[in-house]
Amino acid sequence: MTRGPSKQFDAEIALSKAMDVFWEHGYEAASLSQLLKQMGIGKKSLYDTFGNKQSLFLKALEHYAHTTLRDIKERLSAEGSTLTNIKQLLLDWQTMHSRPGSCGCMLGTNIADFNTDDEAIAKVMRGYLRQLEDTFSSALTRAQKAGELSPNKNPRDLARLLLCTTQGIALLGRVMEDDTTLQGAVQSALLLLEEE
Amino acid sequence: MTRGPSKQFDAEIALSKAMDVFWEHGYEAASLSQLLKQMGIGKKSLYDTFGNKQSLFLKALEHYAHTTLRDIKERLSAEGSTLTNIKQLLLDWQTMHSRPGSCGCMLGTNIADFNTDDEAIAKVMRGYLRQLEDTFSSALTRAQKAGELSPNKNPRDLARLLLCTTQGIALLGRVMEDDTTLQGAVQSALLLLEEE
DNA sequence: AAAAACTTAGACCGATCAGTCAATATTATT
DNA sequence: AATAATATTGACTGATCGGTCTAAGTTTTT
Repeated sequence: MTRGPSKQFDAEIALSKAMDVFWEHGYEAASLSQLLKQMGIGKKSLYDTFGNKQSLFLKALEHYAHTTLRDIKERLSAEGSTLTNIKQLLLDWQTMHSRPGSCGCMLGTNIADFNTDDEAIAKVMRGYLRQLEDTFSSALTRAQKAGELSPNKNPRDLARLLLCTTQGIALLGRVMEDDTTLQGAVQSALLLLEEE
Repeated sequence: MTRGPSKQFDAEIALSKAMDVFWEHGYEAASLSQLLKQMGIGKKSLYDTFGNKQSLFLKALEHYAHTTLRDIKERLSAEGSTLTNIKQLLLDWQTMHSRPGSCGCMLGTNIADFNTDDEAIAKVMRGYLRQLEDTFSSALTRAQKAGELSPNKNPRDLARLLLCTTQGIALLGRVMEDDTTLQGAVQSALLLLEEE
C-alpha cells in the first residue's frame, strides 16, 4: 500500500486558507510567499499537492463556488415562507458585505486577472453565476406558486436582476465607508418583491 | 521662458492609453512594459511626466471617473423625457457591457488591488460611486416631478439599486458568454421604473 | 555659434516573482 | 533491522518586476 509518512497538514484546510488569500488580494497580487505563510506549508508541499499557482487557484475557486452555493441554497430552502427567506438573504447579504474588511465576492476580486483567456477558470466562474441565477429563479418560482410573489412577475428575469444586484452590492461593499447605499439598494429590492 | 524641445507625445492621449491598460488588466497585472508599449513612450518620459506607477494609476482613474460621469450626465440630461433617458441608459449599458472584450467598470477591475489601504485611490473610487448615485437620484427626482415616475417610489433608494445593478452588470459582462442574463436584469429594472 | 534646458532611449539596479531540485527526515512495509 | 516510499525544508534559477540614471539628441535662447 502507501508507504512513507502521511501529510503533516490537512489539504482541505490549506485550500481554504489559500481561498482566503486569493479572495482578499486577487490572483496576481497573491504572492506565493503570502500563500505559503497563510497556508502554513512549505513550497514543495504546495507544488506536490496542488500543482502550480494557477491550478491551486482553480481548486480554491471551485471550493469557493461549492461552499457559497451550498450556503445560499440552504438559506433559501429553510422552513417557512420562501419569499421571507429570499428577503432575509438580501438583508444578510447587505450586512455581510458592509462589514469592514469585507472582500466582496471572490469572482469580483479575480475577474480582472482572468478574462476569458483561461477557459477552465472562466468555466467555473460562469457555472457559479448560472447556478446562482438558477437558485434565485427556482426560489422565486416556488414563492410565486405559494402565492407570496405576484403572478405578474417574471421569476427568471427577477432572478437575473437579483444576481446583478447582489454582485454589485458585494463589489461596492469593499469600497464604501458607510452602508447607507447598500441598505437603500436592498430596500428597493425588497419593495420590488412585494409589489403587484 | 522654457527652453529645449517640447514633449514628443500628448500627455492626455498617453494617459488615456494607460487608462485602457489598467482598465483591462487591473493595477497589479498591468506591467510597466505593457503600459509603455501601449502608451508609446519611453520609461523615463513616463516617470518624468506621471511620477511612478501608482500615481499614474491615480491619474488614469481620475480620468476614467471624469469622462464616464460626464458621459452619463449628458445622456440623462438629454432632451425629452428624463425617464426615457434613464431607460435608454440602462439598455445601452447592457449592450455596451455584453460586447465581447468588454472590461466592465474600471472600479471593478481594480478593486482587489486597492482595498482601503491607499486613501487617495479609495477616495477617488468613493467619490465616483457617490456622484454616480447622485446623478441617478437627481434624474429620478426630475422624472418623478414630471409625473413620469410613480410618487410612491423613493428616488434615492431607487438610485442606489440602479447603482448596484449597473455595477453588477458591468462586472458580469466580463465573464458571461451570452447576454440573456444581463438582458433579463435590465428588463426587470425597466419594469420596476414603470410600476406604481 | 554656443550653451542652456529640455527630451529621449535604454542600460542598469536590487528585489521579488513563480517554479525546481537536491538533501534530509520520517514512516510504513518487508 | 533494512529498505522503500513519501514529506519537508530551504537553497537555487532565470525571468521579470518597478524604478533609477547615464549618455546622447534636440530645440530654444543668448
